[in-house]
Amino acid sequence: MDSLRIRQSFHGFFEGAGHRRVPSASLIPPGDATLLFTNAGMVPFKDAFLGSEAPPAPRCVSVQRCVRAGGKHNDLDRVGFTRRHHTFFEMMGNFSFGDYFKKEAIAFAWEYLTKTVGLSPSVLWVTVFTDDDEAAALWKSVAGVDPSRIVRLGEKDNFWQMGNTGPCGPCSEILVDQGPAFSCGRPTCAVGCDCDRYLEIWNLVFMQYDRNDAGVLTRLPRPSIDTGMGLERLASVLQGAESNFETDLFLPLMEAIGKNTRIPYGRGKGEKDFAYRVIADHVRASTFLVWEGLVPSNEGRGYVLRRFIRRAMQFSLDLGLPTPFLPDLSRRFSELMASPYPELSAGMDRVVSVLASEEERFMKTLETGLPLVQELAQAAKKRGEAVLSGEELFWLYDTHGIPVDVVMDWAAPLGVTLDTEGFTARMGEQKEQGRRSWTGGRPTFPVPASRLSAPVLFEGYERLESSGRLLLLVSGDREIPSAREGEEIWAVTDVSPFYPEGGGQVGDRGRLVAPGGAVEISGAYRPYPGWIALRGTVTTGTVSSGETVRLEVDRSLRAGARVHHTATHLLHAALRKVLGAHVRQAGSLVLPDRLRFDFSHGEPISESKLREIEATVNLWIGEGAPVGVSEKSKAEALSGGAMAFFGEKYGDRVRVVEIPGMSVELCGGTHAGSTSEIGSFFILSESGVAAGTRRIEAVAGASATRTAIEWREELLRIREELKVPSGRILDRISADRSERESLERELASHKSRLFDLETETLLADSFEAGGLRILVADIECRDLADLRLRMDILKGRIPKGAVILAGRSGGDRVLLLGWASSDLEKRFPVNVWVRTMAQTLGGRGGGRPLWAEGGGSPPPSWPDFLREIRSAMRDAAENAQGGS
RNA sequence: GGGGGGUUAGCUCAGUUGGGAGAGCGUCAGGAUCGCACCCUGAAGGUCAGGGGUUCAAAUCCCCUACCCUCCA
Repeated sequence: MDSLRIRQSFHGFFEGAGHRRVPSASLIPPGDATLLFTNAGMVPFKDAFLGSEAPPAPRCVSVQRCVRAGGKHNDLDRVGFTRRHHTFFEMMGNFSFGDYFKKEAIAFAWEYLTKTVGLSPSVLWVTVFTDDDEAAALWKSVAGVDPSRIVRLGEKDNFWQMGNTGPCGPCSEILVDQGPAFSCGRPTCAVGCDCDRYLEIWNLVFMQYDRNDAGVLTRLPRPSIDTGMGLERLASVLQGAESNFETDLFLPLMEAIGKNTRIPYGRGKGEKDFAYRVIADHVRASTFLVWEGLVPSNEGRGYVLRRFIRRAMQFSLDLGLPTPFLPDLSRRFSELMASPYPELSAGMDRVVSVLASEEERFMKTLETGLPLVQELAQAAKKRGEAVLSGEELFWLYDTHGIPVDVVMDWAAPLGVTLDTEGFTARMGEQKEQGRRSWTGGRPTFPVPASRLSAPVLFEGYERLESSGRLLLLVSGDREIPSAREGEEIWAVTDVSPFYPEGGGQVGDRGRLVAPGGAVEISGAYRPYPGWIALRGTVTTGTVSSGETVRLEVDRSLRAGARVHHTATHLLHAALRKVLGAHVRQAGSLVLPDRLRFDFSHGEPISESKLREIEATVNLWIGEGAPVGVSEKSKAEALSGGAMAFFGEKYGDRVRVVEIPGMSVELCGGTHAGSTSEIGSFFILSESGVAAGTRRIEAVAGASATRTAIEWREELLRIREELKVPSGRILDRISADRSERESLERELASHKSRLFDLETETLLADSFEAGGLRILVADIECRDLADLRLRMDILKGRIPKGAVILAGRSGGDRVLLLGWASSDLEKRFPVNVWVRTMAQTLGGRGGGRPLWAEGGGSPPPSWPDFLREIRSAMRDAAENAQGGS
């Protein structure tokens, strides 16, 4: 049975049993900072299991794409070296939200495996949690499993929990006995063994408890079911494959890789097969992640993606794969997935370009690395060591991104070996340091989500003022009954016109007025789905929980946010129109006075394109198109061409913001009623924010007007300063500049003539001592550069001797410059004299024997000062000669 | 969030205990050539990322900020 038919049969089987089929959600979990990627089939249903959100239906079935890497369960290094580990996989699951429970779940699973896909009961085993007699009995009565094939395992294997608190329960796994050939051969090999003989294929979670802060379990009134079966594993069993990689999901990729290498894939037996597996696995993960809008970067999810790509490339070196190879493989993979994921093909141009650019970047990294390694190798051999130290290897990897395996390949021909142990030790330190500095993500809200029995009713689309009941006050890390003037608090009401920060739009500010006091609201947030928490400071009196309060949103700030949000949609549409459909939103910030929009695009945008984009938005504003908001089913919205981005959930009803003929987007934000309300729109800047992502900052509405006024004011001041009519400013500036240039040239030529003349006067002041010509003089001089010009001339006139010039700038500073001819380095080092002079002048100085500089304050009398110095230098010169 | 490295001419980069901002390529002008690439001569082009500090003197040393590369969480 091929993988496509497995997916179909799974969907079909559970649809036939009354389940709603839900499409795979995004790999990037929406609004969940604690989770790097969707790593299990139940992730999109997390809020439904927690009870903070309604499930799409009481019974659901999905085939969810998942990525597992980074975080707690980091299997990245094992992928490719085992038969079963993947970074990307598909999880098939059926779910019950307080509908059916153990009995049905067991019946469904058994029937699907034994009837639908035809596995023989004789190869199946099941495990249950130690004291779950109920499940054990059901396996016997419902499925007819022989009690000797029902194994009880402990908490580690058969108890599941989402987090430290919340829903949890025992689970039960179905295993396939693949036969002795797959066994590790140990006499103890049995169900529960790590090896491949007893392969766990399906995990049924019986969510029947709620665990509270103290760890106490209470029975849930309506227990739920969450199951998960890896598509790759089932495919491998049904196709009689030796590993997940020998299935129709992977073999075409192996073939595509093999076409360009000399070392063929040996179906798990070949010497370099692990490289094939790593590459194929990582291509699958990277393709989907990039397709979902993720871009390689040096932090968070983007970094994990980068590691997939670079790791694949590293293994490609083992196979001698010619680069670039990722684009072709990624395309091949998208063809394989075209049937289950028809939407994939539309984004593949972008995926390929992102992968190609990361591949190119890493090649560049490696190129810069080779000379570094050569240099280190040479230095090591010079020391007679012929070993690259752990510290050096760490530096190469940590600072320059050169993996040790790559260094290893280069090192052999250079005749050096590597201290890999030292490297591993140093790497361990780095990891430890990273862990220590981990602060635990963003601060969590002090009260649990279960504190609220119903979601806060958001009224902010319709009105900016309303009244509601104050349900909850929080100060510091605990809930309080009331708050006094000056206290900083969180307030939660049953109804709220305040828009909570989300979808890029900043939260509203405003006021909360209670019978005996008022709170200045500085922001509104959404700590949990369905919540609106107001952050503020009590400005007068006292407010108490339970009171009825007036809620007033700051109108002008909200108005600013509205026009900037609508302008953002127009900007997005204009970017797609001018630059192309590859433009996808990558981040957005909507503030009352400006907006910032990040999007996927490979290169800087030319000035003329920017003007075109800006003009397009302004044209649309001028058309005064109505902004329509409607609620639709998600399918309806998407088929109507709405732009959807990662970060969306299964939620059945979605809010669609449509500007006819211009833009359709799913959006929860607040918008202008008509594009004409935006007034005008100016792009302030365009810049790069990461490889493949550009950022535009812009202003609209009142902010745009204010910006235009500022520009005009500045222009007026320039006009006034230059005293020219408008339109002549540039002419004037260029005329001024060429005039300045010609004056500078003239000045330079005058100076040089002046210095020539001056030279004669100065030389007349010089004297001869001990065979040296010595000159010490003070001159009027603005800066060091002028002193140097004079010195250059004097140098040409004195074949053997020394010169010290003291430049008087007219102020309270004196500059000193000293020079000695090249044979005097030992005999008459001028830096000593400059230092002495500078010290006498209350400053300091020094330099090299033949060239020195210094500074200080003017002496009380120049003639006295110079006389003393000259006489000291004369003595020194004569003595030095006598001594030599 | 924590480390390491970086930011100097349009581009690629050098700049060694702090002491006169450079090279190659590119651009422009002139020369040479039937012509082109090459070649020869010359010129333009710099807030040494930004800010603060130390110093007589900072591209250089110290601190802060921004951005880029890279590793870890």
